[in-house]
Amino acid sequence: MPDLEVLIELFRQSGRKITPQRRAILELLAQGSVHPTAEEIYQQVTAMMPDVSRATVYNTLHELAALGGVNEAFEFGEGFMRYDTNTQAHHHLFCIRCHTLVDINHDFAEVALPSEEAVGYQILRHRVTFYGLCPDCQS
Amino acid sequence: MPDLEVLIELFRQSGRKITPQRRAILELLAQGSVHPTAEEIYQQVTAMMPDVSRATVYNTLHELAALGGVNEAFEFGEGFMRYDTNTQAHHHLFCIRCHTLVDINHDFAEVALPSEEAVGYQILRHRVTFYGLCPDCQS
DNA sequence: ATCCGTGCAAATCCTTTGCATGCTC
DNA sequence: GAGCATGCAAAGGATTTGCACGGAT
Repeated sequence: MPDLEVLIELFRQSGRKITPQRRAILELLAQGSVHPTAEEIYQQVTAMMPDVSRATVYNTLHELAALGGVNEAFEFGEGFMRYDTNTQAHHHLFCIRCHTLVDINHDFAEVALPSEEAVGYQILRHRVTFYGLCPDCQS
Repeated sequence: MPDLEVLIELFRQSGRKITPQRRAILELLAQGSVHPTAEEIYQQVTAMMPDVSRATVYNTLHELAALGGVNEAFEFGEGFMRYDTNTQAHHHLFCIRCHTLVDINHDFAEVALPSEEAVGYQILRHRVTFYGLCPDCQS
C-alpha cells in the first residue's frame, strides 16, 4: 500500500512532470489491487479519463518501476507482467488455477546459495515462489 | 539431460504418433542446451528440416511439457518461455545482464511456508530463483 | 482407411515505437 | 517558451489458431 504522496515525490524528484494522467495512475496504485496488471490499470484509468492511452499507462508503470515505486513481477507464467505495489522484501504464493496471488511476509533469510553452487556469481536478490491451489480451487 | 528414448516413449505411451518432426525436436532436447527457447529449437530443427513450422515446435513442446518430459520456465522476465530439460527438482541462478541460466542442484528442503502464511493453500511446489551477475558481467 | 499431425498464414495478446500536438514547469 | 508527455495508430515479438492436406498407424 504505497502512499500517493511518496509516489508523486518520486516523479518530482527525478525531474519528471506531474500530469493528470500520471496522477490518476498513481492514485490507482496507491489505493487498488496489490498486484495489478497494466491492462487493469488501463481499464480503471479510462473509466475516469476515457482518452488515456495504453502507451501512457505502460510508460508511467515503467518509469515508476525504474524509480523503485513498484516492482515488476513476471514469475507466474501468465504471459503478461504484474506490478507489485509492495516494495518491501517479500515472496509470493500463487494459485495455478485461478491465478490469485498472495504476499508471503516472511523473509526466508535462511535461503542462501551454497558457495560451491554460486559459480562466481554476485547474488543480488532471490525470489521464493510457492505454487499451489487456493482454498476455492481445491475441489 | 533427458534420454531420447524416454521422451519418445512418453509420446508413444500417450497414444501420440512419432513423426520425423517430433523425433527431430526430441533429439535436440536430448542433446542440446539445458534451457532452450522455442525459437532456438525452431532454428535448430529448420537447419536440418527446413519446412518444419513454428506451430509444430510449439505444439510438441507443449505436449511434452504436459507429459512431464520438460518443465516450462518463465521466471526470468525475458518475455518468452524457456524449456527446462532438467526435470529433477532444482532451482535457478540467472544473470540479469547476459541472461545466462545455471541450475542449482540443492533442494532447499528447509524452505517451507509457515502455516500461518499458507492461508489454506495446498502447496504443490516452490521455486527459488537467484538473480545476480555472472563472473563475466561483474565488470 | 482413419485420424492425428503438419505447414501455412492469419490472428491474437501484450507491449513498444514514431510522431505531431499539447500541456507542465 | 522549452521540452517533456500525450494520444493515436502502427509495428513488434511471442505464441496460438483455423484449415485443408498428407502421413503414421
